[in-house]
Amino acid sequence: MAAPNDPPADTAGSLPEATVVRLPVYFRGLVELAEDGTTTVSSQQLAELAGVNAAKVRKDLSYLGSYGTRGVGYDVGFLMQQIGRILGGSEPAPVVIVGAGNLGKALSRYDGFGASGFPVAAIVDADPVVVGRRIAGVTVRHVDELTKVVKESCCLVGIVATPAAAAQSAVDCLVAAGIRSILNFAPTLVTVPDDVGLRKVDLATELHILGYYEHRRGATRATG
Amino acid sequence: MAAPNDPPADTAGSLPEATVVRLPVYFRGLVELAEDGTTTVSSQQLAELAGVNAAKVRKDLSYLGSYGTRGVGYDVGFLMQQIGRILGGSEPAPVVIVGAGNLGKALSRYDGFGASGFPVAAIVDADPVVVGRRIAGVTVRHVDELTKVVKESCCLVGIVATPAAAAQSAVDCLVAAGIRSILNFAPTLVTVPDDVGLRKVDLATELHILGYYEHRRGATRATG
DNA sequence: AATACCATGTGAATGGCTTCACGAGCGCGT
DNA sequence: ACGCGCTCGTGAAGCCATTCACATGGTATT
Repeated sequence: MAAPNDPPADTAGSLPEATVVRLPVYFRGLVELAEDGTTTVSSQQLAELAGVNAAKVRKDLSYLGSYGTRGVGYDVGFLMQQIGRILGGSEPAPVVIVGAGNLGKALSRYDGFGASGFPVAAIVDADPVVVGRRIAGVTVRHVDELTKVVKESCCLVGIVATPAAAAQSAVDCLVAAGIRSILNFAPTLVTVPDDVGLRKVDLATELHILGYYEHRRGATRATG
Repeated sequence: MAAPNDPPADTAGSLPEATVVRLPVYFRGLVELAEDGTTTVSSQQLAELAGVNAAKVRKDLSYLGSYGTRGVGYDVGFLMQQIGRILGGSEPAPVVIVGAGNLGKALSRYDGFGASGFPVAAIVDADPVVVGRRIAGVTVRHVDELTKVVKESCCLVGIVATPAAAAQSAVDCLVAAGIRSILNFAPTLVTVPDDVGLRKVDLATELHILGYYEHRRGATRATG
């Protein structure tokens, strides 16, 4: 266990995965509070905003350092700043979307990425027919130019929105182009080198999981 | 612990959450195998398709019942059928999308939902300006008509694609309309009654998590 | 029929996360 | 200055999930 006041640079390297996943949620809650002009927040209040319990908030935040004040709570601005820094700083991180099919176009037009600090800076596709078309103000380039495109737009994150069959190839291209953070929307397993971050968003899986619980409720109600 | 051959109806009510999340992934792997004409699969093979290890596959499948054959493996078709049934059957489950803004339009046009057995049967929005417009062959209706729309189209799943501020209200409308499975894309916490299933897909959070690991790699490389 | 072989099914051990419960420290009122 | 009340920080306990390791039981072969 790290001492209470270890500098963040030391502790930031070893946050539990479960904590990392919650940090963005806390961050969002803190932004809300800041917009309301709130300057101090207790673990209880933040827990309610994040949908978890207060003990978990305190444990999570304790991994970052002893940033709270006993008897008072946490300073909203300071905590926001600390979490923001841990999550990669406040610099916008341009993203490149691979795949301009239905899902790729869809994601490109979604302005939530930009609002969260991840502007869509480039779109590439393998199909010559769509190359050159403009989507949400961005011209689609050919995937063969990916490395150049990434350099030009300083892309730091890649989003894979291809069909499943093309996903691994898309990931390989992104890695070759120097991208080290990839978000995969394609419904298939892809692999990356150890030094590349990979997360997946699997819409069909989410719906199937809901289907399980719905089905279970029906069965439970019927049988007992 | 349930006996090895308990009928699925009994065991299906108590699958560990972690197992439920992996079932759709196994299912997808089984579909691939079936398309290739493979009739038998070992836990090792299925593990590779799903990106987990073989012990986990066997443990997960053991919760469903003793469906494997020692010395041989699992029957692809039979296992697919069993998991399919547990995940809610093979009947398509129409979904209604609430919110026809950027994200809502984006999701409506994504054909992956339909391909997975969740056709977009209806779209509603609160803004009279977009009501009546057609998106991907579906006419946008007003959210006030949600209950009627849900009945007409036999919607079983609701997708929330509104701005954060409107998300709770959208969820409440869905619940009032009888929807018991909700997938929330809005970047905010929403609550539902106990008998309603809720999952969230939080794109900004995913990107922030990637940001953490990218930031960490940089810091780690620099300091040690 | 008997033996060798193979992959499942599953107790037991391990590890990580969550929750509990309370000591420690801070601000405030007297 | 002092005590009271509030909230953080954190060991300890409990819970869930993962992993290990092997007995079990089935197939194929001789």
